[in-house]
Amino acid sequence: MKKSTQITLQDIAVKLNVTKVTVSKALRDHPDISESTVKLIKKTADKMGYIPNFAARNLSAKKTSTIGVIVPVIASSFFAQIIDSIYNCAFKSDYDIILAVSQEDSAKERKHLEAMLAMRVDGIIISVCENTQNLDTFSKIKSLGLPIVFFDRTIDDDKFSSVTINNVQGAFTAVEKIIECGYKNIGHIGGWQNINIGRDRYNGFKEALRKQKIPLNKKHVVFGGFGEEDGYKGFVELYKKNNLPEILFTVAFPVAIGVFNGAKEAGLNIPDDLDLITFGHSSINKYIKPKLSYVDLKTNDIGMKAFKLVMENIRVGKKFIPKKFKIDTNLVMNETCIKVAI
Amino acid sequence: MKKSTQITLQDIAVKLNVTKVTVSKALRDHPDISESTVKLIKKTADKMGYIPNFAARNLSAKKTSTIGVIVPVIASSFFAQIIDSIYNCAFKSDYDIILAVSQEDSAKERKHLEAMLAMRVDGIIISVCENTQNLDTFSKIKSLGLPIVFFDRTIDDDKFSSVTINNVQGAFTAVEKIIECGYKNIGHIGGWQNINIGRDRYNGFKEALRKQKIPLNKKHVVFGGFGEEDGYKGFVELYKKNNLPEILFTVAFPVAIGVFNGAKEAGLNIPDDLDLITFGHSSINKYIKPKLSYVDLKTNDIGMKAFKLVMENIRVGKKFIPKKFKIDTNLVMNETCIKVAI
DNA sequence: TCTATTTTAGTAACCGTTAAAGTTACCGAT
DNA sequence: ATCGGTAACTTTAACGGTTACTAAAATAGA
Repeated sequence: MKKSTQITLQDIAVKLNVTKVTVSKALRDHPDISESTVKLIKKTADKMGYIPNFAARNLSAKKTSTIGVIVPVIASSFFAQIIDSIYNCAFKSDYDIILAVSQEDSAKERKHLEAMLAMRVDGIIISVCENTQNLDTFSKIKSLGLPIVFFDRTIDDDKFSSVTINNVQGAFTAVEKIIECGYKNIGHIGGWQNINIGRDRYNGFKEALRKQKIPLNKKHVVFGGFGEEDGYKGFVELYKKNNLPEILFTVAFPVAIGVFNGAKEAGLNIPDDLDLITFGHSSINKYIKPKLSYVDLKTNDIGMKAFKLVMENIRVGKKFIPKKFKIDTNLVMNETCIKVAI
Repeated sequence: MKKSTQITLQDIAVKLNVTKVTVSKALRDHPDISESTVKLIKKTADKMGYIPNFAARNLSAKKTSTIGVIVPVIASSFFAQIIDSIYNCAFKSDYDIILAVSQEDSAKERKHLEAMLAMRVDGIIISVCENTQNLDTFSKIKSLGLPIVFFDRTIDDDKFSSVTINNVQGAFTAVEKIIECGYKNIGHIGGWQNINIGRDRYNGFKEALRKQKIPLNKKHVVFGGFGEEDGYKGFVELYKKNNLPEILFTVAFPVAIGVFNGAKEAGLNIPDDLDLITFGHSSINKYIKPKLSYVDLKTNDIGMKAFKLVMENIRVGKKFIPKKFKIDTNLVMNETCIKVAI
């Protein structure tokens, strides 16, 4: 004779001979209800196995206490760390996180964004995928007044808040270090120039060369994505055309790994035949010989800052003025790029 | 004079001088509505920037077309691949995925489960964390009749469906191979025995020894978690007590990496001073010298099967009989465990 | 003692959508 | 002319909560 549907406020109310409003208030510790009835209601709710219905709650309250988070890839220690820090912040603020992975596919990215809009999340934190070109969805979000914060990979628009690594500075210091070490012949395997991290890191690269009066040889520069395959392809392209420089600055850690593989296949020794320094890090680095020197990113700071920004935007509402934060990097020197200037 | 609230079915209805129900039906291609009005309604909905409200829809329809997925860790190629395959299946079936990461913390795991219950997901796919002991939440889910499927890391209960690797078989073949190669002195860095993968892989290990009449030396066996640190600790424990065997079979890839590190620090050479073979794989393996031999897992199959199972359970409803699937493994031999029997 | 306040609870309305059960108008068949 | 059937909508009620008001009882102030 059991009803198979779940327990509702009404069920509890009937049992205790009060109204569902009283139950609702009691469960939320609303001051309207006396301590004793609150206790009673909570106890019976628990005993009856009451589970709140978020759909109903959200519909009625017109907010969800939920933030949507979209990342392009999941098996990445960089994003994993950031997600962790966002989770932790959210937990403290009594917010839920809806996590989605776009798998570097802008169509999926858009699907996820739309789903989040339909879920009426209170805010969105996103790192866009490599090939995101169509910004309609983002404009739509903006015009809806839905708080959105970009991190790491952003789109180029002042209307949006973002938290990024200081890519220019990071690339600059790495390349300046390269030059300091005495390398003259410096190449770059860069990221797509339509996306900030690709562009900014390339800019930092160029700036360092310019400052140190080292000519930029475009033959030593190729562009692609941020994965291992991209690094591999980039290496092969340079290698086949006989355009390998003394040292390569790669746009991301996996790209360096791709180069590493390519070089190994080609029988080249790193760092002797080809040297390497990269942006970004992964735990893999511990197991690599030689251990790569790299530009280190403070992932915790990024996640925290991004979360704080959405929260602030939610609090302030429409009149919130978008902010852009840049998190500085550290250069970590290991076993590559260790030539001593003569 | 704009209303800042979002467009609803009602708004569209008013504009077109029909009822909201007509609009609702039209947008869902309900046969009640004529082709021409469907077209008109869809066009204006689009023009007005209508975004459906899932909360309202879910509440009214009493289902969410959403599956909750919980994994213990995120920066893992194993889970990433499985998540990808689940995503792909869900997409084809017009289902949404709510992804959550428990970070190997059973308290967070429970939080996520409760949130998913409150969201009224239509089903749950989960791989539990290392230290999940309290099964109350799972019993609750069971008694609610909410479809739940465990994968990889399951709890030990016939009432639940699961998709696992054939851990016993995988461990067995690996250890049998070890013995075939002529090793006699075989150790195991195992996973916690409260969790299936730890237990089953240990069982496969023991079974192979038994079958080949190799005595099990408990001094060579230690247990822990599934991370790098655990492998490191395990190694140190054996090393300090002078209990290192000829070869170690480790319960998971990261554990092997931990051993690898420990051995390196201790100045031991792998495979000469200590040999190694492991369960599971990661792309890191390409960069390790010597490349580890390992038991390979068909991640795609696991995700697909798990998704199919929830869907079936959803379709069949309460009278669904839990099923347990085991996916067989492949032994991949690389540069460890290569001794030739004398 | 009687009014003014505070406590505590109840009423009614609404959130946006869908399911189920009407309501027309028109059609062909009898 | 009557009837049943169907196409194309409309009406009415949920779904499970929350919020804004209202009302009654308890307490306090004078």
